[in-house]
Amino acid sequence: MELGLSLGDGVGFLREDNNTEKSTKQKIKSTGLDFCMGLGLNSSAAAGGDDQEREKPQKITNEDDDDDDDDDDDDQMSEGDNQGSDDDNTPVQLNLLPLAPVPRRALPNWSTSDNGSPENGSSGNMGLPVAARGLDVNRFPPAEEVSSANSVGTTSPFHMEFGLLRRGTGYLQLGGQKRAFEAATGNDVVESERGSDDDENGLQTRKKLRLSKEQSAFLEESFKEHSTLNPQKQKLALAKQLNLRPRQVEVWFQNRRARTKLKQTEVDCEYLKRCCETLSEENRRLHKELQELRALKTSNPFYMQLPATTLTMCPSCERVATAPPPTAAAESIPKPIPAFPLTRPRFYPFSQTPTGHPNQPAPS
DNA sequence: TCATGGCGAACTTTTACTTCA
DNA sequence: ATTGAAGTAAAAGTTCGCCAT
Repeated sequence: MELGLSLGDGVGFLREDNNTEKSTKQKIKSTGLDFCMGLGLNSSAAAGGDDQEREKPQKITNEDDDDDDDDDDDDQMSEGDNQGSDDDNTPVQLNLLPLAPVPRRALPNWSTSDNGSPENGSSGNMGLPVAARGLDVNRFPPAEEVSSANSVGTTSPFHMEFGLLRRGTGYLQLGGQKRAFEAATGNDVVESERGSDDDENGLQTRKKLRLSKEQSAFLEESFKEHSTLNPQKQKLALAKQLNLRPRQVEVWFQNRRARTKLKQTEVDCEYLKRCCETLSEENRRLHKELQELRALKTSNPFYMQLPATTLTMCPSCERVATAPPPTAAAESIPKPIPAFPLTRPRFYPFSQTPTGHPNQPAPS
């Protein structure tokens, strides 16, 4: 018996993002996965032989692309690898529906209106007081500014802790963590933008800082609204509010998306393991049932000569079979296992599932 | 005190797409 | 209408520093 298992990632559909300044369609990789599982005795029957082609991206241009992701499965089902036509080896094929789409709520403040823009003052601060702004986290401030930075933390409800970095081994983290920078060297400010890590000598330093809990929480809140940034507005606004460089915000979102995808992959793997176990068990049961029926046929050659009205359709292989009379042997066959629930668990990355528990979706 | 693995920030490369000449 | 270069954004993969154990 061979079990073929393919895990396509259903990638590459397009989304027209309302929040992008340009009306271009941004390629978004779906976190929804498309499944096709084949379980059979013959090696050629295992599904997944054409997975390479299946993984070709499909363009979806309307706004509700997440929902449309479900439609992809029909094609894959129709291409099931049921070539194993041998009666004994007809594989059990299971096509798993993709996960329920993540509701994409509109982010009220980022798109076009000025309400969410921090440039206009109050409403755009998203809870951050103006006093919390104005400190470049990666700018090495003068001594008096360092002290004032601490005072910012005392006045802000976020109590931001800003890591201050310097080139070379210099590293500064406020908020009780170690502050190890070479204050005596008098090196100037570390430049903030991408590609500026090279100092005048061409030496490349890697900036490492730990975002404060408040900064991370704020970014998480934004990520909940949109997993992608509006580069011209949201990124800059977040960077300004959190006193981070836009590049830092951008990187954070990239890494956050990667972490979400990784977690979803882990959930999918666990789910597929359970699918495999269930299908294997059913496969064993069906084989046992088949052997019993054959033994019954051998012992009673007139057994199959039944009226046509007793023909039934096998729910697994969709082939016509004759329903045996209710003999003791037939009644001893257990009833079929209910179909495996083809709803895939959804990873909730925000610990705010409808049920209040992480990774525990609300009952439908 | 040292070793180690996990985590996360930052970086580089790849890929897909759009724009424009 | 077609084509190729340039630009852009995100994914994918990697590196590396910090920190808990």
